[in-house]
Amino acid sequence: MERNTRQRQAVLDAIDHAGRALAPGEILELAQASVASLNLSTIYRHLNALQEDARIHKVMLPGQAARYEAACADEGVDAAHHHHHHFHCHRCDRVYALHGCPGSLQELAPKGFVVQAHEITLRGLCAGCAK
Amino acid sequence: MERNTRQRQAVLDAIDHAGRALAPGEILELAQASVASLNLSTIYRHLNALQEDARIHKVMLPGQAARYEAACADEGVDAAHHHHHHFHCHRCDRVYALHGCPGSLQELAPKGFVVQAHEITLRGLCAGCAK
DNA sequence: GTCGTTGCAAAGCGTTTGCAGCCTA
DNA sequence: TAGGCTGCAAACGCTTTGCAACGAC
Repeated sequence: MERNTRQRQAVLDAIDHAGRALAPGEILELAQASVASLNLSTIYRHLNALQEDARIHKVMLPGQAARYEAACADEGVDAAHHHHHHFHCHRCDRVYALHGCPGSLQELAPKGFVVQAHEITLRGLCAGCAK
Repeated sequence: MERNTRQRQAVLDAIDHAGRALAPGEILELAQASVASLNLSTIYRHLNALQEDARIHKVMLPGQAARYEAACADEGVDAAHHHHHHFHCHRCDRVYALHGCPGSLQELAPKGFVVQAHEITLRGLCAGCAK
């Protein structure tokens, strides 16, 4: 059903080679290197499609516009998402994936509340900016 | 400098009596009970002003529009914010404040990264919706 | 009476959608 | 050649802003 167009490949390449979560605007800039006419609408359409195919993840951080990162290679279409969290550097404004997780955090919720998921965002300086 | 208008009081009352974080639209509905002509622009202007005075807190959750909650009474203008996290019920779409915190979470970050802050969002069902 | 505050309308930003033409399979 | 894909422009939801009338002090 989905055609392998230059645009789709350019979007996928940008995300796969970034190594961190990218904003749609960053993806546009990177992908326009291969397809100069590329349009933001097309980016968004592919981002939504690739997300449904579990090829990429949408990363939402508090107070920030959405970013997109490559899905792990060992992650099948039906597999549960690889659970991880993110670090936001407030100096370079980049977002990095973190590994590890403190657990369910059910104990933070009041009695009677059912915790089904959690998200953690760390903020500070990345290794490059901390120097 | 700041005048004590009916509009300002209506916004403050709505937030102070809510017991949870409210969206600007919810505040509008509640506050229009006392000032029927109240406008969303006015709400936003007061929200920003009250936030600067540390009377309220802006609550940002991933992928959600901003909500606002009352600041703790023991919190002075200059005092550090009372550190806490939030729970989002995906059934009633309400946001509740949580008490407690697992700690700095510095250990989740890669070597060289400096963690200065963190935010945790729990999702699931609140006590009312879990029944 | 002054000057901050209000309501309205318009604009801003990130994101989505309608549409006509384009291009892949 | 059919039907999905593309680019453009318009629309969307949330938030901010310009402006003239209003109202608290």
